[in-house]
Amino acid sequence: MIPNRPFRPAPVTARDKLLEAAVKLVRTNGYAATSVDELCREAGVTKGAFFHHFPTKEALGVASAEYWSASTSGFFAAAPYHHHADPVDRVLGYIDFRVALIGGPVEGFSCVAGTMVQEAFRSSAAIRVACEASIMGNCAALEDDIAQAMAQRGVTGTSAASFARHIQAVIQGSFVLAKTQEPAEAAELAREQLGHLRRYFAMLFKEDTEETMQ
Amino acid sequence: MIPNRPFRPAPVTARDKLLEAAVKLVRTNGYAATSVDELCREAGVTKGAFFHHFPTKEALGVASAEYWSASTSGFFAAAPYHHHADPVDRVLGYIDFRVALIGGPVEGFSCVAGTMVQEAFRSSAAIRVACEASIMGNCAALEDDIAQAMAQRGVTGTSAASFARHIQAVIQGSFVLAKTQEPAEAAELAREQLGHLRRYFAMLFKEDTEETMQ
DNA sequence: ACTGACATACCGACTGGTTGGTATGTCAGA
DNA sequence: TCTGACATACCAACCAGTCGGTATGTCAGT
Repeated sequence: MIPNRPFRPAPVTARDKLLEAAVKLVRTNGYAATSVDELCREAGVTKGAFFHHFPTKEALGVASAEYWSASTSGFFAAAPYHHHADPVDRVLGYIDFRVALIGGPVEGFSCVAGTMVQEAFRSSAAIRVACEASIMGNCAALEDDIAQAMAQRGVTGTSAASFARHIQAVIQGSFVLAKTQEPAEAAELAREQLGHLRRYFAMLFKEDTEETMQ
Repeated sequence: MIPNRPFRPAPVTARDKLLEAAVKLVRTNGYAATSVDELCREAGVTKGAFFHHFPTKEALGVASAEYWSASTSGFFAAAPYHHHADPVDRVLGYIDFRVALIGGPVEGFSCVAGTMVQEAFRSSAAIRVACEASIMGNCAALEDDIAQAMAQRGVTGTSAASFARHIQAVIQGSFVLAKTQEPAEAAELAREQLGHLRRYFAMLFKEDTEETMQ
């Protein structure tokens, strides 16, 4: 499961409690179906606190995408797959790390930005842009390793950025498919899909070296 | 663009008009953000007509997933890629056909079932199941061709069903990523992602034959 | 041919609850 | 005394869903 706030103390201010609540409720019920009252109840704060910190519900949506970005980017930056010497191992290590995070009900491993942008891409430009920044920011963190892997194995025909986006696309798609399943089977389906992603990259980067992995 | 009702006359009954409206509005604004009044306005029918044909809004959601399934499955069944002799060409032809359908704003090529299940997977079991049937039904239509392609090229290690699900996962994921973009760039991003999917299958099925495609 | 019972397909005013948002008040700490 | 961080009460708009009514058949019985 991807934690909401992996490297910070428990939320104390009303603002942080509301962001925590937003992540949980948006993942579970979506953005539109989550009311401000529900958010306040979940966070244990009053409506006055809500509108003290956020001018509108939309602003909370934007802030929660940014909050999600900050949480996850910190979490992935500290993950162990970065220590591999071979850039190919770092890329495959990222995928393996993502697979390891998948388990339990979908709302425990799905993506806030992906969920929110599906609903709000047309009705709120601010939320759309915040979700774009979150998802594409995640891509950017992979680009260097992919570029190095491509250079080392002589992979051409597309860009590192495009490959990075593909990783995100498969992850997001696996969440959508997982949501069609009953809770008990959701995680397995999502993991299966990342397996295909891994195979794609393994095939691309296995050219002139056989079992270089350490 | 994937048409809503490709092989049928223009809707005449209030029920069909409401299903048309549901497909359009759910694709654009999502399920929860689409009100019954809005649906009626878009369809040009009254609230009485709505609740005459559907007991609840949820029932319209379920019916629109089924309606979407019926429309798209008929549309794909009639597509020309089925005529290829080589099963590999049929699988790649399906992907190429999907790429050709992508263009214009996201709500013109995105998937109703994928959008709806993201929002309603936890709050409505009936909608979740209807969306599962729609998406997995699309997978089932591909399974035979994939199984034949696997047998012919000696691909092992996973099942035809799993490959079929991967096609759907990448398609759904490409829609999520496309929704993060401005309207002008959305289609290009989605096509790019299906390009990776095509490359994955081309690599898998290119083993012991070089340029068998006709 | 005509009737009356019944069915289908709608119409639109209405309701009770919920929505996002506001106005005003409180109160600890600087 | 003044500010930032809340709390409480409230509001108009909107929500899904209801209900009594109408228009238009259909069809068995006479």
